[in-house]
Amino acid sequence: MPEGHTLHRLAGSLDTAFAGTTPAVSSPQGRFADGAALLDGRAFVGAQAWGKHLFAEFAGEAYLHVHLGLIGTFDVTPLPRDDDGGYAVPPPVGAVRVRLLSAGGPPSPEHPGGRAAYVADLRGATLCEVATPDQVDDVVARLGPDPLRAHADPERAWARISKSQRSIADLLMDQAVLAGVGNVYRCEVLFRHRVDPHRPGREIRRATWEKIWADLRLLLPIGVRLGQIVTMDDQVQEALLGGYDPAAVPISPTGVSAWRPNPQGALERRYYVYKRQGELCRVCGSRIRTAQVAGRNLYWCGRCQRRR
DNA sequence: AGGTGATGGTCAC
DNA sequence: TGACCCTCACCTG
Repeated sequence: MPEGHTLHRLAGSLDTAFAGTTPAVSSPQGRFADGAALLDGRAFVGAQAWGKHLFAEFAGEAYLHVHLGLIGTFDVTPLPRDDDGGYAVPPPVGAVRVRLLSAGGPPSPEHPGGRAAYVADLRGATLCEVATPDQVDDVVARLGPDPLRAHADPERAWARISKSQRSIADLLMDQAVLAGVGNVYRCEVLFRHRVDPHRPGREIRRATWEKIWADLRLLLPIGVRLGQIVTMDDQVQEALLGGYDPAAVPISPTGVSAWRPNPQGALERRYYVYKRQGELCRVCGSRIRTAQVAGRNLYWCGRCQRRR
């Protein structure tokens, strides 16, 4: 389920599991054998996400650079201890491109109860490479502002949007314009502001863009916190009431989203328009429409999001 | 057993 | 704009 929230949550999970440890790095599937050998035996410094890109830093300025693409997953799992304090390492299931494995550790000031052992398995990623700091900088330089990063500048996106003849739906998915938004968030945020997805960027009012940006700064952190895309107002309220303080947006000064486990469990998967073609709009009752735009499915309500 | 789609992106034409 | 890459759950028969 990789839109930006997934990657920021993942960065936090990897930090929780591995920061300060020296995980064993391997490639059970074999396709990343060389990269794994390069990273194995190095201390894990920390992970960060920029848009949909994940960078995990290892000692010696070596970065594991991952892009999950459409179908990739990176599962981080604590390994339960048995009565003797040992643990069983599960055999890799399926095509595991990269496996990180930490041994856990005894009680320490940072981990008073002792640290768990963790395993993290990467599958299906569209990109997995070892990168230098310069290469990381190059990738980041090509990305638009990421609403999940503390110092993201929405003006950079507006400068592109306000001059473009391309549709706002197209622009919101362009990672060079705005980093981290994918098909679900784009469809949903356009509905939330009743914007016709086909409207050219240059016809979008500045105030409308400011509302969209502010909304993404609300919705994406909720997605990080819950590990789930939540866009419907009642569920947003539920997330906020569930101990989630919008004033304490989980964005650290460095931009890495703080990670805490979902305290409530998954919410019902429910959207305004995404994948609801032919069903009735929850607001006006007309049928939700869909169209292929640049190879991706777009969903919208033709009445609520009529051009004005 | 085989086919399909999926919250993504790149490259060639 | 289309071909292709990545993996796997879910569908069809």
